[in-house]
Amino acid sequence: MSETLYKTKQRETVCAFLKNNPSHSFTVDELYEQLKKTQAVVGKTTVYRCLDGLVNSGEVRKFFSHRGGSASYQFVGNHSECTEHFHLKCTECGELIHLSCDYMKEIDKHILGHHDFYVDNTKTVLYGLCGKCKRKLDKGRKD
Amino acid sequence: MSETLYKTKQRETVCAFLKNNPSHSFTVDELYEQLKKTQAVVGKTTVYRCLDGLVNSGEVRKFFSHRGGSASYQFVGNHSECTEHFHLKCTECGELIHLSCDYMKEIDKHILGHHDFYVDNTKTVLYGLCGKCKRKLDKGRKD
DNA sequence: TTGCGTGCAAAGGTTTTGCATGGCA
DNA sequence: TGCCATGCAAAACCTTTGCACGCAA
Repeated sequence: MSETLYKTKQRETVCAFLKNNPSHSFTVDELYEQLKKTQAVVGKTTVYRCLDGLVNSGEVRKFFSHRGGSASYQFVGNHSECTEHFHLKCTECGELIHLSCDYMKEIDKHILGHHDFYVDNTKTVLYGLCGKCKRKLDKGRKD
Repeated sequence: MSETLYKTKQRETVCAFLKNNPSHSFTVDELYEQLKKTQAVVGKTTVYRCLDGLVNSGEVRKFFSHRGGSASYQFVGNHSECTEHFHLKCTECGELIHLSCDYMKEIDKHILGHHDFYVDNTKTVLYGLCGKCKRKLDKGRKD
C-alpha cells in the first residue's frame, strides 16, 4: 500500500498546513494561495500531487463540491476509526463532524441487515447545516 | 422558484429518457449518445441546460463522481418524500435505493437531537455496495 | 549516484457562455 | 410578434501529463 516516499519540504508544508487547520476544508487554489502568503511557495501541480498522496494514505479527505466547482481537502488524521463512523459536513461553514456514536454505528448494521447494502464510510458524507449556521440563517431570513 | 418554461421537443426527450430509465444514472455524454441512437438528436449544450432545469425542479438528481470525472444524472420523480428519506447508491452498478423506512427516519431526529445538525437529504447520498455487487466482487477476489 | 520530487508549460476533459437562428405561445 | 430555447464554436475551468532539472537518501 504505502510506497517508499521521500520527505520533502513541500510535502511537509502542505501536510502541516492542513493538519494545523483541521476544522476547515480547502480547495487546491485556496491552499496554493495560503501557502504563498506563508512564503512557503509550493507549485500548484505539487499541491495536487501531495494531496493525492495524503488522500491515499487516509490522512486527508477529499470532498466534491455540490456546485460542480473544484474539490476541497481536509485533514482527518489517519485514525482508522474514520472507516467505521459517519461524517457530517456543514455546507455553510465547512465544519466536519466525526460521528463516533453507538447509535450511529448501528445504522450500518441496520442497512446491511434490512436493506442488503454495505455502506462505505470512506465515501459517504452526510451534508446539511450545523446548529450554529442553521440558527444564523434562520435569523437572517426574518429580516 | 419555477419559471415559465416552454415545452420543447428536446426537453421532453431528455426528461422522458431519464424517466424511462429510473434505475440507472447517466453522464451527459452517455445521455447524448443514447439520444443520438434514438434519432432524437439533442445538442450537448441543450442536454446540459435541460438537466440543470430538471435538477432544479427536483425531478432529477445529480451525482458527483468519486474519481473526479463527469457528473451523472438520474430520475427520482418529484415525489416530495425524497427530501425526507435517505438514498443509497451502489458505486459498482449505480443502482439507487430510496430508503423509506421508519428506522432510518429516526436517524435525522437522532442527529438533530444529539449532535445538533440538520441533515439535508437532497444533498446526502450513502455510498457503498449493494448486496449483489458485494457478493460478485467477493467471488472474483477468491480466484 | 540513483531515482523520486518539483514545477513549468501544455494537454485533456468537463461544463459554461456568446451569439445568431429557430420554435413555442 | 415577443421571447425563450437551441446549437455551434469558443471560452473558461479544473486537473493531469511530459519533461528537464533539483534534491533526498
